[in-house]
Order: sequence, then C-alpha cells, then structure tokens
Amino acid sequence: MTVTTPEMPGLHPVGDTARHIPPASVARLTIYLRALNSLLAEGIERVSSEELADAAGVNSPMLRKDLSYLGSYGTRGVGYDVQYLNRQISIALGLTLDWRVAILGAGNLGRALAGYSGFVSRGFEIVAIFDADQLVVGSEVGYLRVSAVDDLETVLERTRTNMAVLAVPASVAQELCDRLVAAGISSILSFAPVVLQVPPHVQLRKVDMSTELQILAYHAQRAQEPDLGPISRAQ
Amino acid sequence: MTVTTPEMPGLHPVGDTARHIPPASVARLTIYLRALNSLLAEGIERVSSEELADAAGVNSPMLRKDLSYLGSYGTRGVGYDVQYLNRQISIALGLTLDWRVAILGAGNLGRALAGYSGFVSRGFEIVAIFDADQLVVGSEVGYLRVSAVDDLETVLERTRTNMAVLAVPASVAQELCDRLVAAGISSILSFAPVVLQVPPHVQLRKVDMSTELQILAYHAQRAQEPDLGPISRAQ
DNA sequence: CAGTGTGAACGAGTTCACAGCT
DNA sequence: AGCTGTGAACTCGTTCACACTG
Repeated sequence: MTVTTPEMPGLHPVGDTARHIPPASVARLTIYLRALNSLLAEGIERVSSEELADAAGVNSPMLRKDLSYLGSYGTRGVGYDVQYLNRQISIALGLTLDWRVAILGAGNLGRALAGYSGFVSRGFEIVAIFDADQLVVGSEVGYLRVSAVDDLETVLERTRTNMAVLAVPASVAQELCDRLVAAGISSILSFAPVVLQVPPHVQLRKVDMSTELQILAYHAQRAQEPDLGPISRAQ
Repeated sequence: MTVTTPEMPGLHPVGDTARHIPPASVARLTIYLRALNSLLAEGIERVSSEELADAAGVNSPMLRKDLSYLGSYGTRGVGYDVQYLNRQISIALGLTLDWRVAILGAGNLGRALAGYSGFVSRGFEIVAIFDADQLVVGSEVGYLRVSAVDDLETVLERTRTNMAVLAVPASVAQELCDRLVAAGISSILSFAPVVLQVPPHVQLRKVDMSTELQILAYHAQRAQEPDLGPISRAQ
C-alpha cells in the first residue's frame, strides 16, 4: 500500500508495521541484518545510520529510507540500538516465525546448503533432505538422514515443511517443483538452471550461478575494452 | 553516453553494438541465452518474441526492448533465428572471450561449483581450485587437483586466471579477496556471507543463499497473514 | 499481414535537502 | 548540536501503442 494520503504529519501510528516494503528494500534489509549481527558480535550496542550504511556497503540516506518503511526505530541525535533494530527488522521480515526447510538433492550443492550455518543462525531449521539415488538415501548429512524422493509428500507432511530448496539437476526440477506445489509448499528457492513455471500464489526465487558469472563477464569485457568511440566491435 | 538525441529515425548505424546495456537488461539476456539453448537442443530454429518471452518467463515487449539494446537481429514479420540470436547475445555479453576461472574453497560448495556443467557450457573454463586444508590439497576434484591457497598468486599467474569465485568461510573471505585483487583479478563472485570491500575498478558480485530464504520468508509471511489492508497484491 | 523495433508515457526506485526530535 | 525521518525532485526501468518492414 503506497500511502498516498499520509496521516497528519507528525502523527505516526505507533506499533504499526509498514505494509508493502519495496522488493529492493527487502533485499537490503537482509544485509543490514547481517551487518547488525556482526556489530553485535563485536559488542557494539549503538550505531548511526552512517556507520551501519558503511558496514552494509550502501549510503546513509538509502539506509534511512529503507528503515523508514518499517517505522521509526532510531533516536534522533543518537542513532540506533543494535539489538533492538536487529529484532525489529527480523520481525518485519517474518524471521521470527517458524520456518522449516526441506532440501531436495543431496549432491555437493545440497550438502553444502545443509551444512550452511547461515540458515540456522537466521531462524531457518532444515528438517529434511532428499535424494533420488538409492545409494545416497539413508546416509547421513549433518544430523539428518537422507530421505528417498519417493517419500517426498509423506516426509514433507510429517516434518511440517513450509519452504523448499531445489538443488537438483535441471532435468527433474520442474517435475519436483510441481510435486512441492501439489504438496502445499508455496515458498521455493531454486538453484536449478531452468525457468520454472509455478502458479501465481507460489513464491519462487532463483539463484543462478552461471548467470552471475555471465554478468561479470559483461562488465569485465567493457572494462578491458580501451575504446570509447561511437562505433566498435561489429559482428 | 545515454543517447538523448537519437540519430535520425530510421537511420540505424549498422554494425554498431549498443553501448551501456541497463543492468536489469543484462541479467535477463542471460536468461534468454539459456532459453535459446533449450530451443536449440529441441531443434527449433526460429522463434517469435512471444514464444521466446514465454520460455524465459517475461513478457514480449520487455524481451524486444532488451534485444533492441543490442541491435536489430530479428526479421519483421518472421521472428528471430535461434542460432544467430544466441551468438549475438553471447558476443554482446562478452562470452566469446577467454574466461579462466579459479575457485577458492574446495568444500562442498566449491566442489559443487567445480562440477557445475553450466559453467563450461557457457564458455567459462575452470582452471584452478584452492583450499587451505592440507588434507584436501592435492586431492582430485573433477579433472583438477586442489592447489594450496598458499600458492594462490603463483597458480593464478600460471593458469592465467581472470575471474575468481569465493566459496570460503566468511572469516577468511576479505583476506582472500584482497589477495585476489592484489594479484590483478578484477572480477570476483562471492558466496561468502559478508560484505566485502573492494576498490572501485573491481567487479564484485554476491550470491547469498540466506538472503534469498529471508526474502522468501518475508513474502510467505505476508501471504499467510489473514489481515487485509485496502490493497494487498504482493509482488 | 505478422511480428519487430522504438519513442513516449508511466511507475518504481534512489537521491537529496531539510524539517523535526532528543 | 546532532542525527533521524521523509517529502519532493530526479533517475532509471517497464509498459505500451504503433510505425515500419520483409
């Protein structure tokens, strides 16, 4: 909801969490969260927008704008309480809820994800990991035992999974994605290098490692081209 | 830079490759490339903007706009030649150059990346993989042998590496990043969950798996909230 | 005609300057 | 005095309609 008619200036509805945070802002809020955690680990209790912005790699007006979508959690003339701001951002992002994640695919990537401490430390619990290979099923990954992908629906239900990560080959990604959706999972993170089709109510995000390298290649190419003329590089 | 005064309408400088493709457009071009490769594999030789847009998960005006930054590579009334367009996008993105990639970290993630076929098939050659653990150094990953991170500079030079991927713990990421930069690497893709500081001439991209889950959590939370502001419509 | 290529309108995201608290 | 919070200007990205072409 874009507030086209703001409430009377100066009167701010306390306790109201902002609706509709712009996507770009949500992405940055997760970075602030990380920066705040680092500061907390260093024993720092208070920061100014300038300091936090530096730690997060953005400029301070942007940081303040982003935080303003959540509410007014700073103190003018002073700054922000690290712990308190951390908590408020967590609440706004929904990280205080109970997220139970299943990983599909117990290859190198799936195992890397299962062992990634960043998940657990941010409130995500990994409750299941699946594989299609019978030689892998039953083996241990961290403190989990690999389940057979044949038992997908049963295990998802038993573990009360509400998020899934696809770390499987492109060839089976759409099929498994469909089964996840049919099983009621509506938040999916995919590492498979294909465009997946999902119904509109399902949140699908994609991480694509080769896309990232390609974007780097584009910029590197431009950097190394010495030319600047209007015409270059044909064919 | 930005063409505010377009050349006379209808007169298009042939052979001129577009300068300054918007970042959002570059990201989508890599998706079109993937879609084109799929079509090629299916033996399809010609597509309309509508078909290609569907395959890539965008709408057709956007696809045409993106392609127009590169030049006019379609045929009006007909569509695009799959192979030719594939090649033109590859050239525009700099994928026809010689990209030699080193992976830092031979843990699960590093090994997953080393074995990822999507890299090689898009013109990236993985030329080295490093680890700090002496037990891992010397072991085989794919057709590569793990190098000691102590030999970083020597090996980077010998292999003529021009891109690096950081798949190491957060605690050593900045230090290794600095060494890469000092060794002349100016394109770095990081999977480490920290904000890295690099000089302005270095292209740094970040892939953050826990950020992605957090963004999912935000949307999922909003979807499951029964409340209704006057306007809902997520994303 | 069918489908591309693009100028122009529109809307989202970012920057900035400064008002308003503490 | 100092730093936050935010309207307003601005920039960038997306959508759209249609002129243009094979």
